[in-house]
Amino acid sequence: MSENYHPAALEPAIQKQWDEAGAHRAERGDGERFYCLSMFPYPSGKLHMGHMRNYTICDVISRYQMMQGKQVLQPMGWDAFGLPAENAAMANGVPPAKWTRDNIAHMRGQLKSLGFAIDWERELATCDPEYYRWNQWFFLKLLERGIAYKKTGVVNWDPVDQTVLANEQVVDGRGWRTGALVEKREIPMYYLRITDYADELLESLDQLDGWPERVRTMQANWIGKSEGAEVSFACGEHTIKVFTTRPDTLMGATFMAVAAEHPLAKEAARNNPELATFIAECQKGGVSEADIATQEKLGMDTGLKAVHPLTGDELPIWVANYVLMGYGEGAIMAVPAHDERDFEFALKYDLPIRQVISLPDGQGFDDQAWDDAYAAKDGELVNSASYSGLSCQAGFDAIVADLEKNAAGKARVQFRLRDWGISRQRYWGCPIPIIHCDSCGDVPVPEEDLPVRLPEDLVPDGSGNPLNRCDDFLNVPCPKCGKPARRETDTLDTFVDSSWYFLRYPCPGNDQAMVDASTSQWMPVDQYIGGIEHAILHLLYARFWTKLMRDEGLVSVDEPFARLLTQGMVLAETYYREDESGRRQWFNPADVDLERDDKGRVTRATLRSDGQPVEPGGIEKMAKSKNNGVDPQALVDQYGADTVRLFSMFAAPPEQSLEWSDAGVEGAWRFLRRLWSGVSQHIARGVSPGARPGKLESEGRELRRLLHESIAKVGDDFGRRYTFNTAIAALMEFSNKLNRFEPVNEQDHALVQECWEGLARLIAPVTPHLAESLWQRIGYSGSVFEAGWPEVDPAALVRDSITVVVQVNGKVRGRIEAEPGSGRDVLEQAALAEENVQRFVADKAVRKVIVVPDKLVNIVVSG
RNA sequence: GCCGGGGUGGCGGAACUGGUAGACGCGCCGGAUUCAAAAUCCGGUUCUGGAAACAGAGUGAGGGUUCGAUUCCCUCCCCCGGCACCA
Repeated sequence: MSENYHPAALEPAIQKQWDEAGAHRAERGDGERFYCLSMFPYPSGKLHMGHMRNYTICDVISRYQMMQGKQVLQPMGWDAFGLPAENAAMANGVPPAKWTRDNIAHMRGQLKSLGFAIDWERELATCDPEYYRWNQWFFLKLLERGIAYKKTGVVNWDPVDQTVLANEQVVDGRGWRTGALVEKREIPMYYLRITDYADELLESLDQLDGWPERVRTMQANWIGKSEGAEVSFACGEHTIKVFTTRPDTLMGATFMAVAAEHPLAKEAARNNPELATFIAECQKGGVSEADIATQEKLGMDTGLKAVHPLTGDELPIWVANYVLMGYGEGAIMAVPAHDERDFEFALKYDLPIRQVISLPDGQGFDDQAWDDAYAAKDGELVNSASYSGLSCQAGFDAIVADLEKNAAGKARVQFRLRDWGISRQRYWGCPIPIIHCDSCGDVPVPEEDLPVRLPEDLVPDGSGNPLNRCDDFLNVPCPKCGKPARRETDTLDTFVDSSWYFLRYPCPGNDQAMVDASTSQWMPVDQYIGGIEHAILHLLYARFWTKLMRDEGLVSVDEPFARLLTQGMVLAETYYREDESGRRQWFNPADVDLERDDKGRVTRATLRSDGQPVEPGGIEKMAKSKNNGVDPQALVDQYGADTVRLFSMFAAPPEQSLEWSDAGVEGAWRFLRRLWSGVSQHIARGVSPGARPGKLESEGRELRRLLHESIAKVGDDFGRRYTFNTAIAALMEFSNKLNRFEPVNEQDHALVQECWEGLARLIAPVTPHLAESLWQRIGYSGSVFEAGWPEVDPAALVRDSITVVVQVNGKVRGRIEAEPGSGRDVLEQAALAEENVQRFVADKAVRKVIVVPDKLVNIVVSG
């Protein structure tokens, strides 16, 4: 083996050894199973730093578990359907299928060069008919069960391109390509009744104690269970139903508001042109919740009146753009005194505000200025006829009881969660297996005709779905009556693809069933790792889909992911220049030179190519738009995979965002080179595999203690805490000490051998190639991963003396050395005797002494 | 707008259960080595004062609880993620 560290030669050689030994096959030996999964990538072209980080975390955990003797399944696949392939097709005329498959081939090669312990025999891509046929098969099952159904939904419509736009394709209310003002349009779509599972999805969050609390909270809020009442208001021969969480405020309702899409609004508009214009106005703009929530609240009186079910009063009915058709009943009773949005609306349109809940003593109700206290449930009912004097809860119950008596309402639970719309008016996705027949209606494709294959040679041009112009795909005889019929051209939401891929990895080749017994053997996933941006949608849909498959008898688990780690984003500095029109041109950090002052502060940034200054634009998520992406491949080519892996694990804990730094990569590289040369020195003195020291001098004892402390610390960080940065810091600290240790006798030499054996094994999950090679260099022929995780020798951890901090009034004034386990009195006496401590205690009265054994003494003095 | 998270030296971060703030790394400063440079090695590095010992200040801002707060509580500011058709 060469004298210097040459990862470019070393890493492929080690990878070859692993491949030949089948080292990464999941089914190996008879250990406990451990399913370690990362969110599969969208094949966008090449690997970016976010992928690199995600898969390194997954690999570190996988390899650590392998060293614990487990059978580890670490699979990889491709979330291969989706919008970017269509955009690429529009840009360069290449069919999405070809673009996608080329990208997969390239990215697979990149992943392999990083040395991940992936079982490649299980690879899958969602654009393969062998995969998506099961989407279609299961969709038809759901249709039979009534979980899938059809209704209309609202989409973004580009009137120029005559096409449906994704939310991200709507920029400032306009289509991204045409610049046309976007409209809302209602179209028929398939939905899944996720709301039927809302209660279970909420309840079982409690069991997910391996999930970050914040993700569970976000999901709970998203599902948004609220207990309230539905109330019916008569309006002529119609009834308007509303849902309210505050029936206790019913006596304060002063008007009604309905969504622009509400049937009553449409009816009222028929002979009211002004209202029709207003409703049309409400159709402008995008459909995203953020757009709707931030737009100005607008409304118009319909002229219709609703009858208050308890008082008989007439309330005006308004159309308001802040009422959502998709939530509750698409109509609300407005109680401006106790709801902030209603208050704002009432103030704007001069509608009455009637306080019905009392405020804390001394606070008056100001009907010109909102205060959050108005929405509280702490007061009692006032101005509420016979209900006055009741608490909010009692008022709630009494009013609901009276509504039930009058058949004008009842208690009801409402979820914020809406049913999942799964139809997409897109080409590059899984075809929905339905045939439209003029005589038979919507007919499911018979199971034996699955999969409905997506033609792979089409090129979208931005004006709608090209499947609509593809006769070979469209024309098909009706399966029921045989007459000419037409295929559904909508495809499935790509969230469907990603909702069950982890169930397929255990049985990738099975062409008889969606999943089989091996899926049950591996499920649930022991550790799932992916970006925090998926905290709600993907994770909720995957949980839902798992429950659907459970109820179909296909899997036995209730929840798919036992433990979840949400990694932060990868960021980098941005640099730009502004031209005269104020437009910014962005420069890649790799092309920028920095000057610093003598404190290391950056004083000037210049572009390398012309030496002229550029402006720092702050630290941002790596993105094409800011040109601040750092290509992992370039770094792997320069430093090797282990260095890049090491730095990406060292720079930040996994849950936090990680700021990329080329200088930091340099530091990781230096560390690995020191390891290499340190081992070279040791080898020069002769190796003795398995040797352990006998009696050591104090320096040796200290080094050995640090070794065993490091084994405990690093094991805890890898296995429990998942703070790889602190594990690596501990390994750096230990290796610094080891490199400085000068062995003077046989015992010392055996100690150094023990240290290198430990270090090679401890660092193996992070830098597997280097570790494997160190292991071989210090005298072993097998794999370091088969050697397993080292054991802590408790005898090595014993200390003769420890440092105890002495504080006076909470400030550190000195340190004393003490035997571990020293009693209060001993520590207190020694503390008071300390020279600097005496200066601060002097003649003052000691009021109290706090002793934390083996740690700290705090002397509280007066004056 | 709503939901969730974050803010610690020049920089990335550490401090795990309320107990030494700044581990480890980067950068910077000084030294060794070198004809010279790179690389490497050694030492220093929160700020202020001081030759030093040491003292004072200090974890986004303000307040509180405590012998003791980066950690717990309240108010505020700023940054980031998600908001159902980006994945």
